[in-house]
Amino acid sequence: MRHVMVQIPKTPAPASPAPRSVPTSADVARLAGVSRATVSYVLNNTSAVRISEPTRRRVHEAAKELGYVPHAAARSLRAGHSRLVLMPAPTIPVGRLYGQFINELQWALSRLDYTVVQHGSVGLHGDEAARAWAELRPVAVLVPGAGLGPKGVAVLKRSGARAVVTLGPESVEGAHALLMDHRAVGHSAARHLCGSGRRHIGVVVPEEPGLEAFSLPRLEGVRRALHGTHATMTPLPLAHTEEAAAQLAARWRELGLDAVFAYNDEYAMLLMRALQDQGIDVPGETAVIGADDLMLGRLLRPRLSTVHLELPSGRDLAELVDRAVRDPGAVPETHKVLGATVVHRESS
Amino acid sequence: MRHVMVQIPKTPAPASPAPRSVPTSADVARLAGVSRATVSYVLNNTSAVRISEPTRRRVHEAAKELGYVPHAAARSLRAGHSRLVLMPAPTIPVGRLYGQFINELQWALSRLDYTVVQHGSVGLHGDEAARAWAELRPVAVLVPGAGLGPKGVAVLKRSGARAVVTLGPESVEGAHALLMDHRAVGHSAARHLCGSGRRHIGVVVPEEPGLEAFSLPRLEGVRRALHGTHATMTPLPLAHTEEAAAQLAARWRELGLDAVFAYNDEYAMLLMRALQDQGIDVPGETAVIGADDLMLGRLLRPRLSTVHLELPSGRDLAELVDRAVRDPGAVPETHKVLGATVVHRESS
DNA sequence: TTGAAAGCGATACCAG
DNA sequence: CTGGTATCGCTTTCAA
Repeated sequence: MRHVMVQIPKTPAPASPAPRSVPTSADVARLAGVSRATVSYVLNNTSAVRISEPTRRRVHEAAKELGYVPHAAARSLRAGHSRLVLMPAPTIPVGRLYGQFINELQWALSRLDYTVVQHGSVGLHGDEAARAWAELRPVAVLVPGAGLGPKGVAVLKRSGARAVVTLGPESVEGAHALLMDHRAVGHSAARHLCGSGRRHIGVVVPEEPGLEAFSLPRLEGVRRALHGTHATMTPLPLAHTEEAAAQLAARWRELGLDAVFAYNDEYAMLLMRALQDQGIDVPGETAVIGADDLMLGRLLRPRLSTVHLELPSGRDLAELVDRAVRDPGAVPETHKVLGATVVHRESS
Repeated sequence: MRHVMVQIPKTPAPASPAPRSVPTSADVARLAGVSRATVSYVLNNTSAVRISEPTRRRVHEAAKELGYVPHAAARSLRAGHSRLVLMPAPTIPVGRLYGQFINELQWALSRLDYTVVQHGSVGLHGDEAARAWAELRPVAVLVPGAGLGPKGVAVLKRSGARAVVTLGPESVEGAHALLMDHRAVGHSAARHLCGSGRRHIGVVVPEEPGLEAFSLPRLEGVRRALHGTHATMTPLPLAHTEEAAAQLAARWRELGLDAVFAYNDEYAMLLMRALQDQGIDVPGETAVIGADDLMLGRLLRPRLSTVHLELPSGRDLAELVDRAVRDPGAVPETHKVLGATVVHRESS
């Protein structure tokens, strides 16, 4: 359904004031009756030079009067570096957990005097995106997920990035890595299900694109947990719609499964609902476990078992970035950062 | 991140692998045996000048060999303007709907050759943030929510922003406005409840900070819808926890309500669950309606009635931005963009 | 204590 | 067709 933007008629506005050109430090200097150098000294509190108090005041007043705002591009062009930390903007709907992590990270980095921007790289893939990021000459780049190759890392470093950090399934040559091994999620879930006697485990794999980076490793984790046991694993592709869930539930009994690990709590809820509507008892006939430990899981009946994830603290990551920026020559660090803990409730 | 980290001792001055300096267009010119001007012409496909094919090839090869990436800051410093569209990064967990909107917007803007960045402005309030944004000299700024005053708009415009667009409850002097009047949400919900004979309506107001910008207008919308009727309205502060919901449900009958509008579907679910656990029949004894039309509402029993919101299309907004950038002198446009439609299911 | 001037990287004008 | 060169806004020596 298309939505029309309704324009509201406005009373004729006062003729906008002549678009004065943007004030520069030279304008400030002129107004204050000093040189541009002095302006720079004053506004940056340069400690190497001492400026008389009256002069400082005049400069500050002139700056305020003109509404002067320094030009970041000119500044970093001159300085030869920026304090810009860049990360790609998430392209998939981002959960509460990850959103909170990003926020914490931004806060911690700004405490360290970095400017954080999320670059809207849509349609740009991998190393192609790296070029776009490199144009901004960020001092550090943080890349969640896979998609950035060694080549992309090289582009970024060659263009002056002093730290490249990946948050993903595996480490990339030349970059620091925060390993988030989602196999651990599937592994925990499968061990839990096995441990409570389940032998035929379905694994919901979302059909929505963009989620493979998480869903496939989670699936692989189940496979590994089951390796060497007599339990079986059945991948279950599922779109995030009621219809798809109903269809899957309709043929549930032919599948011969006694448990299902559902990628995350949302898919788990979708499927559990469909199963219940089919008259399939949860957890009696089929156990269900999700992941991400959303609030909603606690509200379902039966309460949904889940795998609780633990991300690194934004503060720690900020410190890693800062350390890497200060010592770009150091050997890239690699940390395992994804905690996965089963929260056993009623559905399994 | 309390895992063991591998790090080299930092005492020796980082005789790091010769940190070659970042290649510039001059390096490309040198390698290709041409002037910097020619490099610029070739790499930007300048149509005003015609460069011989062999020269073009040599330049491209040199650029590729050096891994040359143009310096955005230098470019826009010289050009006097950028193609940067800036928006603050959301500080509250952002819903699917809004996330999708942002994505669409970024895509549409990049089709129009803009670079979109979300600026991590944490702790910066209002006009203070505007200064930080202005340092990047964006060609356009998009600000969701309230918080940007006329003063902030002025700072941005004075620093060269050719378009400032707010998405919020009311328009701001000097800026284009996409009015999202959340009162319409509460209004629709209340009219629906009234229309089906309910007379004592509770309104859930989240206690979580940062949501007032939405929750208060929604509440106000209910008040207005009820004005002149004999129905009553009772605000119900509620934290997003099971305990809080249980406590509210425990004293439900003293409240004497026969309906509740729950800010959004998540709070609605939380409360509905608690009501049901108290043995209160929904919708028999109390009708429940949420907002945002989340998938989860369809999975509840009874299915949750909701207010479906419709945001403007990202494409439309992108076009508004582009129009405003091309004609900065134009009178700021004001559009009403929030569609609110009741989706009547089983809980009301 | 302040000012003059050299550049950072890229572009566009104007000669050659 | 191609090459010098001035310029964008700012910082930072070096002189005065």
